[in-house]
Amino acid sequence: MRQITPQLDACFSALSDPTRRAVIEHLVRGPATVSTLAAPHAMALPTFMRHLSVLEKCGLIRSEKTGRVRTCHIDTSPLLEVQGWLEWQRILWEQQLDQIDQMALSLDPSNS
Amino acid sequence: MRQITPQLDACFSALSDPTRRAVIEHLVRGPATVSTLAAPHAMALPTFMRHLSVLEKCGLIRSEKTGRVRTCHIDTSPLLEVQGWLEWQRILWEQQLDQIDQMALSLDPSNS
DNA sequence: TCAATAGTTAGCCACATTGCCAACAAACAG
DNA sequence: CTGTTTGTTGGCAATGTGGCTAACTATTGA
Repeated sequence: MRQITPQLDACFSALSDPTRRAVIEHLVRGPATVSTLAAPHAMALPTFMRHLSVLEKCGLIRSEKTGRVRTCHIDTSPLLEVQGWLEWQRILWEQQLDQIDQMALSLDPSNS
Repeated sequence: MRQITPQLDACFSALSDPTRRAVIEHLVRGPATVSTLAAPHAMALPTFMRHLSVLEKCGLIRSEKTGRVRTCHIDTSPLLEVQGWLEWQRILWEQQLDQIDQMALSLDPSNS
């Protein structure tokens, strides 16, 4: 049940930056080139490229270069892992709430 | 539709550390004191306290001190926001897949 | 061939993060 | 009231992060 935590570490860390989340938000709508992705961000290109390499290193995006153009696309499987961790916590949390409810019920004098 | 990104930044960043995720995993099962939370982690107490304060600053946990004991409990609403962002991306991603499918269908000569 | 385009590499700087220890404060327990 | 438990504060060191510029490579269009 335990997840590969370094992967989760890297994904959460990658997603903690608004620039990188914006890249993800762009790429869920379809692939794009580096300069297209970079355009909305007021930032030098090498800086932006580093963000992309962070995303690529943790598996959230992949890219191929054809000619002088590099095209990036999303890989959703790490996102699903992150979702999985969150969902698991939510389930445990709700189980715990249920237990509290049942305990309250069993202690409630108005309960038969 | 745009979320308060600093909140998301802070939550993703907080969750990128395995110690802090372990604290969350502990607290979804119920409240706990600082020393109980710290026990499994081979780390000096001030260091561990800093992890707790990171979690508290971004709203993922809250705590009250009674006597000399501080008890922590989880607040799930920031977790739900994070889940919301991820879910939103997943939906957009699937919409895009559907569009590709439909385009493929409309171009397929075996389609009426 | 030559200039513009699209990335890439290298190196620098400022600041944040994560660990430590030492010293302190406040609340029980006896 | 004295010692132990349970945090808490402050300061230090190492490392990581995110920004920059300058200089470079490789492709493409004219």
